[in-house]
Amino acid sequence: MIRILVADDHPIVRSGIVALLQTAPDVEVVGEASTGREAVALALSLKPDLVMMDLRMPVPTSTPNPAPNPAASSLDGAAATAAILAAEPGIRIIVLTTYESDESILAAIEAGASGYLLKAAPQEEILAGIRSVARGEVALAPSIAALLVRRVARPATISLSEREKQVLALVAKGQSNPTIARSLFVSEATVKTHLLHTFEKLGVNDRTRAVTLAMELGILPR
Amino acid sequence: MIRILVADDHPIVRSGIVALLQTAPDVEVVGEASTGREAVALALSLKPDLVMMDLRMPVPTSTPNPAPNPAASSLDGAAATAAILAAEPGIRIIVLTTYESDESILAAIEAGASGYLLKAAPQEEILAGIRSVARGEVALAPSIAALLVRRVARPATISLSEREKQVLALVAKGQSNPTIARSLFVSEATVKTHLLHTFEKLGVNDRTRAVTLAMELGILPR
DNA sequence: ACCCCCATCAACCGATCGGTGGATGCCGCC
DNA sequence: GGCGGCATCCACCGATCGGTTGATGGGGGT
Repeated sequence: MIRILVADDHPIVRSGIVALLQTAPDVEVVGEASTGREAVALALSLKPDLVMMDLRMPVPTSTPNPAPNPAASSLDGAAATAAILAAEPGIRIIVLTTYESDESILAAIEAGASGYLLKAAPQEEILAGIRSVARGEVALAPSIAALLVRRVARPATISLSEREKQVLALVAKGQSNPTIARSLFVSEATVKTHLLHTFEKLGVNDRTRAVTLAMELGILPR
Repeated sequence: MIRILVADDHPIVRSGIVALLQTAPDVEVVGEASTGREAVALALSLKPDLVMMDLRMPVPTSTPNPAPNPAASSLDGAAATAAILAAEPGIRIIVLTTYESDESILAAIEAGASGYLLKAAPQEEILAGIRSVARGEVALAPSIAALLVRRVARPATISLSEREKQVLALVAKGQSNPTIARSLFVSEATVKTHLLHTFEKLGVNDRTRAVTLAMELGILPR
């Protein structure tokens, strides 16, 4: 019997997952959570074999600062994954997500999740993934596998300096180099230098693509 | 007895909706569809009182050409809404969506849907919305109401032509005007004209801001 | 010492961009 | 007919951008 905790902020999705799990005779739903924090609390008290974790549970949107402290007031799926595994490394976590291009999938991988499935997957595939993970294997939806391959193929982690990010954010607002220079009390040559360094790091040749790629990579907020 | 057809491409979400509806004694689920086209076909054959319509059902992504013909091989939720209402104006359609800032919500409004609810809403609120729409009223989730207010407060609807959107999408990929011109088999002057018109419509002065604003407005995919 | 990263700055140049003035033709609507 | 929207195109011009060459100085690590 696989004992499962279901964590998803959408009541409809949560009951859809629960309904699916109740069709499997070897699966028992021991609890439901609607926030990352609740998921952590229930995982630690119920000690399920497995948690189905939605990655996109709400986090305060006021600032892009992640809360590295798991005891913070709100946790997304990846942070909840890390918190659960820190306290109970025996629990296995399956990440269930809508998108295969979400930066937070990579965060969940780094946090140690064992399964990565898409909500759009057929129900038999989800159940097969659950059994696989319960046996100690890793379950990976094909499109998520493709995402990992693409990410591994990009060898270096891209990291912009604070000044580079500042300049790029102003570019995203439509400001010209001279205007940015005036805003930051530096010369236009300095702005251009920061941008050229940014282009190198991102592997692009123009400001517009630098902005859109930085947004895709989560370097700039969307 | 309210007879309902449920249209959603995610099996989990669909069964979650069906499970919710089966808790209501005055509701009968008469069918389930997983694509826009299937939703249209079932709506026309089953003649439900109401369709729960997911807006984000897959459409082919191979070309930016929209298929204006509802009989085309694939339909998103808004197009399916229009097709159903064209043939059966008596059917009421509730749009169920994840996001409140989705451009396709506005398309569904224009297509004549009667209800707009969020998947994240509590289940009682979704049932209340269903009953309201079945009585002939309009059901509107508060955040979608806020979206409409914001959209109405911006006097002119921003609408780019297909060609303008094509050009802007290539700009977002970092392509220069000469490169875009070659890609689209037009002159550079044509590309510049499309861009200038786009800047006017969006109220911006440069390509980069045009791209980021178009993304914020849902005109370009993020 | 060296190396790397970061921030700052300059001059020069060609390419590109945005703006401004036009223009044509097609389609749909009144 | 007129009007508006759309797609296409031109020439010209100044501003901006991206690239290329440098340069300085500070801080941290080995």
